Amino acid sequence: MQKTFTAINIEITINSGQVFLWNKIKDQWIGIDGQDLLILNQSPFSVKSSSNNIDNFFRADDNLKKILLDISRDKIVAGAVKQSPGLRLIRQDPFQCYISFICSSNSSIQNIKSMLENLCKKFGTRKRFEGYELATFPKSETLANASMRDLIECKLGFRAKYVKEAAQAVESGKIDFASLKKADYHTTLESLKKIRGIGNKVADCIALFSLDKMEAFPIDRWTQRILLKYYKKFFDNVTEKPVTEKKYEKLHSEILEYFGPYAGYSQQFLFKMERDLNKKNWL
DNA sequence: TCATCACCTGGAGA
DNA sequence: ATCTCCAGGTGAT
Repeated sequence: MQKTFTAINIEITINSGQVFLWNKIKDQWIGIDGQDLLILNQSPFSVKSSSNNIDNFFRADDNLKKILLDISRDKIVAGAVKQSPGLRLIRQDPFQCYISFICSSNSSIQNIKSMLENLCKKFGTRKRFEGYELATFPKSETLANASMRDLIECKLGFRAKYVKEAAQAVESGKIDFASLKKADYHTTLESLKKIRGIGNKVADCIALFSLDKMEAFPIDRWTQRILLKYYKKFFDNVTEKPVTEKKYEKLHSEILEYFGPYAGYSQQFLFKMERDLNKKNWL
């Protein structure tokens, strides 16, 4: 493998808020990506997949050099890139990503992780790989047919009904990830937002982390703080108050204009930077 | 169109 | 001990 840029930093990438179902055991990271189990080693660097995953988890097909150069036009982003050059965007299993971020609403990282682990335990398939045995993420069919009681037992709370409906939408073909991957950003966002439990922020996360939409720029509490703190002069209508539906769209188009077509990468570096600055815990 | 408010759950701080 | 508040938001009114 030709080394053209800074190597991937697994720890930083896993702990950047994109994924939840990961654990560090000894020196390696074990994770669940849909029906696939992954084992990552930092040095020597290796990625082992239980099912020969053809989708590239670390997006090696991206022209990283070009992207980092492009987003580094902005000085704050440039600093964030310099601080965590090994951070990468991840290409996740779309269904898992979709359910994960529906579960993320008004919750904390630890709590989200716990909900998703419960779902795997109750509805996933046990699989052995490299001496480990763990449950994969549930299939859409399983969650679509799950009883509310079982979902509630997974501590999903008010999200239980959204998860079931979302899984049913996949089963009925209302949501088709393969087509969404090919569709443009706007179409993808609109399709996702038809599902209850998915608003702008969650839709952007799903689009960015699993559907190859690099122009997605999820605006959550943290991103909003970042915009307020460092970019007030560029985005003057940002306040502490929640971003309303209409404002979100307007703000996003301004963001795209300012940060460029790889805004999703910018967001990831900025998000990581600010979370670390506030010493927030991850997985 | 916009502002409030409730919402499961668990952990932190008063 | 008990209460309050908040956590990577969203839907209903």
